[in-house]
Amino acid sequence: MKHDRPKISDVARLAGVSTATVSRALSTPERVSEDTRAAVQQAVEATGYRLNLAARNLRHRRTGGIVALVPNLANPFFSQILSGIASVLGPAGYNLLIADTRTADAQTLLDYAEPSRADGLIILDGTLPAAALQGRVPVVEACEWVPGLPAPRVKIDNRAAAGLAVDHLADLGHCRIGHVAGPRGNVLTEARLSGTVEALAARGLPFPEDYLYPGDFSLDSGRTAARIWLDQPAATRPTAVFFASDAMACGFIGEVQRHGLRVPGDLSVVGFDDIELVAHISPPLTTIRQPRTEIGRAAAERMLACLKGEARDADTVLPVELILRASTGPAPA
Amino acid sequence: MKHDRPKISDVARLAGVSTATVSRALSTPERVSEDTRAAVQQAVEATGYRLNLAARNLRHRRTGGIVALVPNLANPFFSQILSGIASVLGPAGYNLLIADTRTADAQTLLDYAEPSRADGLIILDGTLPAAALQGRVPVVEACEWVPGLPAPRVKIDNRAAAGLAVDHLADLGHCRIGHVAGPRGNVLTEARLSGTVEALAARGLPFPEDYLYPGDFSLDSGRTAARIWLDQPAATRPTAVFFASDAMACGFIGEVQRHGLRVPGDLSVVGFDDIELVAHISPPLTTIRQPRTEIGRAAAERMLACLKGEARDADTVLPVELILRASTGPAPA
DNA sequence: ATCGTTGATGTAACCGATTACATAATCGGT
DNA sequence: ACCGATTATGTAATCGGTTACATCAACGAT
Repeated sequence: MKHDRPKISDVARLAGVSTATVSRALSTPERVSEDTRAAVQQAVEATGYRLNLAARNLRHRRTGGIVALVPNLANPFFSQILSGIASVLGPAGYNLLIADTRTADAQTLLDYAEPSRADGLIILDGTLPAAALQGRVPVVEACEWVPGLPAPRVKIDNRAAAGLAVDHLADLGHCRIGHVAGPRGNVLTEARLSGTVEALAARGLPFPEDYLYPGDFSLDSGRTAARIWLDQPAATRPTAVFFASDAMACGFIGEVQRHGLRVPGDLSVVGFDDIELVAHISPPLTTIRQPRTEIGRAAAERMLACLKGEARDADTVLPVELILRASTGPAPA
Repeated sequence: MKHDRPKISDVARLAGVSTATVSRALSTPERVSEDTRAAVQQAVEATGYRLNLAARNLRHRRTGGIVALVPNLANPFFSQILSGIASVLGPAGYNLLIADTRTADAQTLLDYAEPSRADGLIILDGTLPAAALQGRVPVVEACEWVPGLPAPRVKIDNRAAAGLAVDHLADLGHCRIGHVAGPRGNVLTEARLSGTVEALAARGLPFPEDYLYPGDFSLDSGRTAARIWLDQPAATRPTAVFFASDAMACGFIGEVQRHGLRVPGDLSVVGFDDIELVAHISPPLTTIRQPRTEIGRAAAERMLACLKGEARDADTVLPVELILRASTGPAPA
């Protein structure tokens, strides 16, 4: 009865060579003779030997893992980015470790930036403390970013994206256009809001304070915004609203429909993200598509480049697209 | 200029003790004298020493990581379970590694079951080959399960859940009840389908072949099912449909609404999962709620128990709940 | 005074690989 | 026949901790 896993020395003994030769036969086959290679190969199969990664990693001073820090793992928006990351990291021989920045305490997060924990860090949460992440392992930021942190970023042009949405609504004849923003302090919130403000100004459209509704990207905050909108006088409230997230747009639409109003008859809606489901709700949502899988992939690729030492500092900016569906229509007369 | 990370021997030298003592001071403080402990503590701070996990793990023959194998990381259903898993594993000192079983090839997946890769495996994909996962690291199955695999399972009573849905529709007076199933061969599909069949039989209701619509849990397959349903004669087709997933229910509803039919006026719909969004679509979806976060948590806890050697073999069955919303109503006269 | 305990610490083997360096064998060139 | 270059392989140090075992001092009991 054998219980111990065979180690490299077991293979070496059986093949009649040294451990060094076995190691070479496995990792740099071109450096051993044909005969030896075959003998080692056979011994490996006979013993059922499998490399111990912990040992190799210790010697190589690497871990073979990349950590992704996400603000909320349960959010489908992030899971699709993670999917993109995983699809690149796996084939490259890296493990993807995932940590939820909201369930982990500060010390734990700091530990993730340890070189003995992971070889790199992909940050999807712009609210992390920059200082804690400095000077440890390579960092790449995706989607969101930490203002003070000098790291390659993969993102979209949020300002321009907001412009697309606003222009579309203005083209439909809407003059009173509102915006439901994301959580305060979030870098995406700021970019989308200022993009909205600029686009409206460029069109000469007004943007009074009460056309800006607070939100936090969540469904519920969209519903809350709807209640505020419903309370505003119908003659002067926005006839179209641009949302910083699809989730908020859904919450909003659900609530106004429940009050008997029609989208886009009474109100046009543009979302942000193009999460899968919004193509299937009724009405199907006009929205800004972010290439989420692509963002994840690009972030992972930049991380691999960093690890190879090919650090370019420029940001990667991926294109967005306005997806026209049925939630937007001409301004009511 | 110091670039090398301090190691335990640096701390030992500074504190004037041996490395063994430093190690003990850090991991079993009660085994060293008060003075020594203080000296070591001070040396640790002075040098900025941080433990190298790879080294410790090598010695301990563990990795500190648990792998979750998910069929599709981009699916929000799974990400919420992962969130539950992460919330337990993190505080317990384990890393969560995630692998997408669809983007990874067979060999890679097999590697994940290596003890040098991870200490345990949480499986969320019932279509994996049982043989490959045998006799390596501890395994826990969550939600889905691999039929031949003897491992603790965390799941819900899918049969009973289907019964809840069917009973609800029957109670509303529906006599022609359809079912949109999941992908063929999936254990959940089978359980929900047979639960549906049983519940209908118990009520004495018919279930002809054309009341069973194929699906694969996806939005699109729900839409496809809707097209089939729309083509059936209105006089004999189901007046209510129970779906094996919320996503399919959404796809279905979107499509029939686009054809001018009303839910629940013309058709009642019950979903499965209670993903967050379905409470906000219109009409809000009546559905079976699965405690996803709880499932993840329970799976992680069972894994921790396994690792401690407290293996109980019984399955954990978590309760489901029928959430009544507005997508179901009385059968049309 | 002697001996067995107990507690604190040091020595060195160990986890399982990789790899710098040393050594031996082979070969072509003069 | 001799020498340098090249190729294949072995020896042993190394990655950075942990821990079995040995050592030693202090102490109470006989």
